[in-house]
Amino acid sequence: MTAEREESDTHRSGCPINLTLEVLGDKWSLIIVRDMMFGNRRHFRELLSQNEEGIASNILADRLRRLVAEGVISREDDPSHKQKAIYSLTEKGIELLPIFAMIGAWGRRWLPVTEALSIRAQLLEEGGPALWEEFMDELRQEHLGIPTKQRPGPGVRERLYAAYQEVAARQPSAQL
Amino acid sequence: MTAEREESDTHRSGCPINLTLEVLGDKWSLIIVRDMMFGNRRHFRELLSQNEEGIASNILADRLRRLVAEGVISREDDPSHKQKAIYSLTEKGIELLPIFAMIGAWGRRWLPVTEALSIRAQLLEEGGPALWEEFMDELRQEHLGIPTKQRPGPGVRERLYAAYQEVAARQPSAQL
DNA sequence: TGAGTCTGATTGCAAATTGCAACTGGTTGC
DNA sequence: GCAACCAGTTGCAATTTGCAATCAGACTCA
Repeated sequence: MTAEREESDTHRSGCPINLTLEVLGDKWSLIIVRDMMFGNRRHFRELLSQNEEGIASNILADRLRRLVAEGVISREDDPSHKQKAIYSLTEKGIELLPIFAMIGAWGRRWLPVTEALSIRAQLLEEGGPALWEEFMDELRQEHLGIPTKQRPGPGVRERLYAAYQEVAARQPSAQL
Repeated sequence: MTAEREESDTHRSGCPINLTLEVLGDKWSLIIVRDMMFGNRRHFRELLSQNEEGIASNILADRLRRLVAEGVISREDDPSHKQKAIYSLTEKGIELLPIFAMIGAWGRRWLPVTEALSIRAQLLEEGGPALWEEFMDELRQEHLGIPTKQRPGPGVRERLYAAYQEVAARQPSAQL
């Protein structure tokens, strides 16, 4: 399994849509990035056991390896815990946010989503590019350590999560 | 192989991102929609033999079946040719355009795209939502037969194709 | 009428990927 | 010292993919 393939390798074509699908075109990669981005999961066990869709540990390990190789996320040791790994989004990964916003909007419109799990997508859609930028800045601070303009009040993820909690509380029977 | 699954079926979760991935999360489905949308391919043979990435006929047949079942495209008989099928985008399929625009922008920024094959993505990015709407109107007219506001001059797809041709002509060695 | 072509696929088969459950070797906190 | 926790690995069956060959029913032209 060759790890790095930076430029001209065996690509099906040089089309941006095709190349993106070669990196992210499967049923799990974007799920993992979603959990890191919106759920703030940074460790293997968090990603494994808190995942809504029930990802298997071998698939998770494989996808994390691939995403690191593709430069969408990075992996480093946790200084406080000798065999604990911390996964972080790279800038390349953070900039997937607009794609998530669009995918969320489409899914919300055309697929049988549950209300609780789609409230975040709705807020992201309504917030538009300005909100996306704010969230991406927040992610850059958390994942890349880049200090950005301080904004008052709770962060974007926090607000999204609060909205989710509110809806979920109203519908105790629904899936968490 | 059960065909229809409209509402509550065996979904991994009700998250809009997950549900979208369940429909489109593989390496070929979006490629086919892309060819229909930007390449104006409407028949099996066109999709098969003009495809840039070399899709196999069994995969194409399977994905067309799935996309029809999911309501992203529709299939009807060609009246002029008894065993010829015409595939059309549905409104659900047409509204994938903003996702393509975002994916194209991300791929262009982060992956080793070729200039000729990414010029369309660039124009779509620069044109913004106004251009997307114009293109979607054009697609509604072509695929759904919905008459829309007449606009003067060549259509969006035509303009995108012309730009591609111009770049490709400048670089005869590059992939078509 | 019959040969050749075009149509949307299907078939057979090897290789790769997925999903599931059990397990591993090491670390940490008590 | 020991239970709990950590990031994965391993083995295996089932499914999916990729590839090439093939198919049967229209159409085309002579």
